[in-house]
Amino acid sequence: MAQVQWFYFGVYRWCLVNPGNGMKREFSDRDISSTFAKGMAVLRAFDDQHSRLSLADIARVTGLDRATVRRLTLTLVHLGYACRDNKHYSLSPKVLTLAGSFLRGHQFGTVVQPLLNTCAARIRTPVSLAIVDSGCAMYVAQSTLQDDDVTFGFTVGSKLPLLHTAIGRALLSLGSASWSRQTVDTSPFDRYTPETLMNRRLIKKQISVSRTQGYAIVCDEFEPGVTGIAVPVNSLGSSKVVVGTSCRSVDIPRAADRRRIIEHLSEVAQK
Amino acid sequence: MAQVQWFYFGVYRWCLVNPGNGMKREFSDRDISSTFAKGMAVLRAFDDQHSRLSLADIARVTGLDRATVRRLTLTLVHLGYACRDNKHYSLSPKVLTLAGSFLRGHQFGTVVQPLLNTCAARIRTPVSLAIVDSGCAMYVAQSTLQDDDVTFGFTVGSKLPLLHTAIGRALLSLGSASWSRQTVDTSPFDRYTPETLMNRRLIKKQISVSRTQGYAIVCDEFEPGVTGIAVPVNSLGSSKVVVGTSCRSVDIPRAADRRRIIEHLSEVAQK
DNA sequence: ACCAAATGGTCGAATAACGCACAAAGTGCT
DNA sequence: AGCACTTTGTGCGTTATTCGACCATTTGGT
Repeated sequence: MAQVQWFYFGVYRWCLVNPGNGMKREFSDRDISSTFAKGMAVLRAFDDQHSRLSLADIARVTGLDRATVRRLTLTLVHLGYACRDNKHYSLSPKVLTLAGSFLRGHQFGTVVQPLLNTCAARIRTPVSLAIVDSGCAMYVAQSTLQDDDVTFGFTVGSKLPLLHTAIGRALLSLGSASWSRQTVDTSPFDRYTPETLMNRRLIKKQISVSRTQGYAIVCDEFEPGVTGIAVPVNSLGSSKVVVGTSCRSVDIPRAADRRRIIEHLSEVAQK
Repeated sequence: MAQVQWFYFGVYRWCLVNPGNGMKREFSDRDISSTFAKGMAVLRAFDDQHSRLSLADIARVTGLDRATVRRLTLTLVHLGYACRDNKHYSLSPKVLTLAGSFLRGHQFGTVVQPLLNTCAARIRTPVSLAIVDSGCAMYVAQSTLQDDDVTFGFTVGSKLPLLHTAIGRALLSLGSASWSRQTVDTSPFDRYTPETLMNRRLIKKQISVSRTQGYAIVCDEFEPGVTGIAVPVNSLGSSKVVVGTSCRSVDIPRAADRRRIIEHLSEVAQK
């Protein structure tokens, strides 16, 4: 009777219900504007590697019809979120306004940033604040060390794997045990370095260790020669938040060095 | 279409571009998707002051139909860009991914940020990189001074007026003379401080001075006791870009101090 | 130069979304 | 409680968008 049609769109699963008799499903098609969802998919088609795309590229990445992609992309240009040069399109700086609204609305600029800055000055390494976003750890705020020549190239909005970074494991240790277990079991990952833990059971073990000791530390598993340390922030409402840092493993050979960093991070985490 | 609106936030004055109600007949073009444009208007309804909005709030701000706002907002929640608690909606951190794509795609994290950082360390004040976006100067990247207790509360995506800040006047001096003139003549502004230049002719004069001398300096016109200095970046493609800093006026009493800052900023501006 | 494949743009029929009107459920005031 | 008012949610006719098909043009390979 009621025709139910499942299809995939992006990472989400959608359910279309042909209204036989007002069968209101949880994913009711009347409450969702697929046009807008497609438009957002076009926006997300631009990522780090693909900052200049043609219409055909966007259509291929998003899996949408080419004519639709054309309309949506031209709309983005019209609104100023994208710019066009001949056949290629790229994001315009206007997209930053969206992020800026979020950051200032949650008072990251006035409250969080100074905390990160002072902490970074004390421990002499960059400090970042991250949350979970769709299976990855995402940087929300970051304090860079000024006189450091090297930058890791991460900015606000950057994503890291959950399983093999200190920030990621600290986030996993914050969540419920079932979510943590399921994430570890289902997330795909690569061998980033020779040290990368490839055994999911061992990863879960490490996470539970992090949970009890109150911090996570990961050496060389994601980038060779780099050690990450992260501490959960408990006071920030419902969402899982951690602060973390990363530095050259050779710079913190002794346990005392690591302990000092952990203490400073914990201080920030108390807010 | 895009009307500019000014409001207070703390002691600072901010400019926000109202997403606008004027998108009724302007977007009847067959190459523009008004649904998507409305969805983006909903996204922009969330700003610094209004980070938690009800459906009726969004409808009022955007000027869209309530039923439409409801569908679009639920779509945003579904896609993960917004979260809902009972009757209120707010942006979720996922919006940062959009900005992150832009920043990393243009290599701000790896190239620009370190330059700003080293420069900020030398002149001991925060350095920012800004562009023009819809009648305002917008911060694109920023280096904060770590051991400084005070933060001005500006983040990436923050906006400043063009007419009465050093960054803004440097941007105006970069553009064509006709655009600059027109912007000065049509932009609304307030008397921010007793020193604020209220005469548009004098502002144009100041801009032309900046154009010839290669930098802009504005004392106390936007915030009392604060002096801003900005230098154009000429090498960055088509868009107008400047780097600038601001500090307490009493900290740089002598011309030699200002000259030193200008020299360091110019060094960064050369890339 | 040629052809094959891919791309940008256009048009009409099918269909999804909008805006209006209205119902239901709060919310505040006397 | 009663009333006025605001806000959220729903159905339906009208409007606007999508999808697929079709050209014109460009791109790439031999």
